[in-house]
Amino acid sequence: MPRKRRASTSSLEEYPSDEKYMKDDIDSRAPRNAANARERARMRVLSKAFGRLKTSLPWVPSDTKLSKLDTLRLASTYIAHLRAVLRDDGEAHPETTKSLSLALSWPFAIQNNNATALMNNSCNVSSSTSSSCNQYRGQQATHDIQNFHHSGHQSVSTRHNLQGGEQQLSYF
DNA sequence: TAGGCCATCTGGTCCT
DNA sequence: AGGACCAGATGGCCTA
Repeated sequence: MPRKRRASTSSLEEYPSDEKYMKDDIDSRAPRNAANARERARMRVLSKAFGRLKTSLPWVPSDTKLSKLDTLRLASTYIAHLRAVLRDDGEAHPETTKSLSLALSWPFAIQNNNATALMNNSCNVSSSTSSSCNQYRGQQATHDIQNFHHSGHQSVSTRHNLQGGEQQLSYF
């Protein structure tokens, strides 16, 4: 839903209400209004791009509310994770190292009600990709986002109400 | 009610 | 010259 926007204080309110001046004002503002429209369209494209980026992130259900900053941070962390996976792919014992890498480098920690565990189910060990598994689980979850600001750094976490109880994923 | 997030407006600068 | 891009300012909406 488009937000209401204040009338520009620098133009409309300062001009006399006479029709001629109004017309002149409208005419003189036409280029500025056109520029505003282009800017709105540009920002809409940007917002859509953020939306698409969010949907490409595993562990982030499509209905999750993420700020643009959070989206960028999660995407950056996810890219780092993928790089680590690719790096480990070429090493001597790919099966064991990959599993270890997934468990250790994955940016999101799953937190049960009382304890924290990294990738504490079959996803991190037996599934071919953590992403597909994560997305599947994400679709089944209801969630909300919490931002925590403390000690000069930030973490973002998403709570999931899964069938077996509430879990939480977060990045730092 | 304060703070975070966002959409919008605006003027300046860069690019084609 | 006109459009794209950018950053600052502003105000509305939402949540803790």
